[in-house]
Amino acid sequence: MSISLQPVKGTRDFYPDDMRLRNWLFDIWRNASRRFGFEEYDACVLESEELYIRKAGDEITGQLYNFEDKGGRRIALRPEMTPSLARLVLQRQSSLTFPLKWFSIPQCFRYERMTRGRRREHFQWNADIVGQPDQMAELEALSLLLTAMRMMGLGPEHIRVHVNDRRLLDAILDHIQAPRENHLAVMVVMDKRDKITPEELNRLLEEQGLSPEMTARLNTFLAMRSLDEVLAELGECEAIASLRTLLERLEQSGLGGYARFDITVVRGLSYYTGTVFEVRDAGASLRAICGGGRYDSLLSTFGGQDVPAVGFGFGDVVILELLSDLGLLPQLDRELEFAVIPFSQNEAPLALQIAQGLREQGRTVSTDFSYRKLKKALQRADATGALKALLLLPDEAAQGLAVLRDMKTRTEETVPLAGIMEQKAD
RNA sequence: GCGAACGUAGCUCAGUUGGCAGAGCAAUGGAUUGUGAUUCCAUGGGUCGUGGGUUCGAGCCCCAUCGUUCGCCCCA
Repeated sequence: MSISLQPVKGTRDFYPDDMRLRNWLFDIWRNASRRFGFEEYDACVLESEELYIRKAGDEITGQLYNFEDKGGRRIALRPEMTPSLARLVLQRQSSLTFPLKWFSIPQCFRYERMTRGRRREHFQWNADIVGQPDQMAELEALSLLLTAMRMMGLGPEHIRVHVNDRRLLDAILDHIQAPRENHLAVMVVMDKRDKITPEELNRLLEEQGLSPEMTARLNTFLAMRSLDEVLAELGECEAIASLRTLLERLEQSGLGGYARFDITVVRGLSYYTGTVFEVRDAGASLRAICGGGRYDSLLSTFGGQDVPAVGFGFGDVVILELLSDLGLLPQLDRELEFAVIPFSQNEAPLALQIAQGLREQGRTVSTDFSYRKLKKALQRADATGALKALLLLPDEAAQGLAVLRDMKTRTEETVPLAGIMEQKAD
């Protein structure tokens, strides 16, 4: 009888080598977040199923990892973090001091078919500013994620932030006199623009009550590449002014090179109410790396009062694929200060004692009690990334001495055991 | 859900028309009995994803199933 050793379909194992890379990414996310004054929070990966069903209707149930627990409760593994954030905020809405600047790195699950850059499980950096109606919230969110991008070595030549505004799309749809109650459905169709044929697109738009003339005018708008073009056709409006100042202020922050207006950015989620953005690789070979925007009415859908909010989600899968494609993954070696190597069992108690002493000094120390030939022991020590090897050899030990070998320079010195605790690795 | 390709040692992969299960790297031991980059030798390691079928004989052909990858579809 044998069991499958493979991870559950769509999930990953993280061996130590993989874990170093994951921690490198998480460290960047955490450090960038802290630099911007964001506080970390978390919640359990298990949530009530209703949290997601209430949000988007029953349709999403098919993509939930869900089950009934022994108490008959409907439970789901969280597919995204925002509903949990909303729950946490609503729970203490009256005692929290707004605006909140919170971040988290949750593992999220979706039961769905896998494609490049999408698995059934991933980690997704979430950063949200809750309770800040001013556009400065958007600017902080964008600056935060671009700072993280920079920390990964990604410049404007690698990635772009495509910025749009739901209010602009509404204004355009009003302008062409599309039925107001169909705006959301039309936006969903527009989101598919690149994936279907023009004929198909026109047919879907017609289903949403757009005449051929209206569709033609919409397509004219969607082909526009600059705000000025839109302004000339649509006239001044709140969304254009907002986008203009957003781009100007990014420019002033030195981040303008990353950002551009992109009228085709819609985002699938229905709760966005203003600015929307996506980060894509410059070669456009991968799916969106990161996406977000303003969602001022989400909390009210959970039964609270409206609270202005801006946030983004940034998954670990696509970004690591991009960094790999660009050759920007860091070389991460194991790190260890001392490898303590007793020659035989006779020196083992001494090794244990010395290792413990060094560890109490805060040093990282690995012991090798395999008593292999020194050749093998040193090879092993090198593989662990040890900076120094402390060889406990019979003759020296008898005189209260040990051999301290520098693994980089391959030089060694004989040191008294009594002074070992003062040794530094570098 | 649809289509295609793939699944053989820890890893990367060969395996001819159906005829003894292979290589490189890694591991372990030795050459070198107390010192890591080179070299040489040896050793261990396989349900050939799984289950059926055809056949004297299947890693190879057929069916099913699971998994992986890619492209659609769908969706963040």
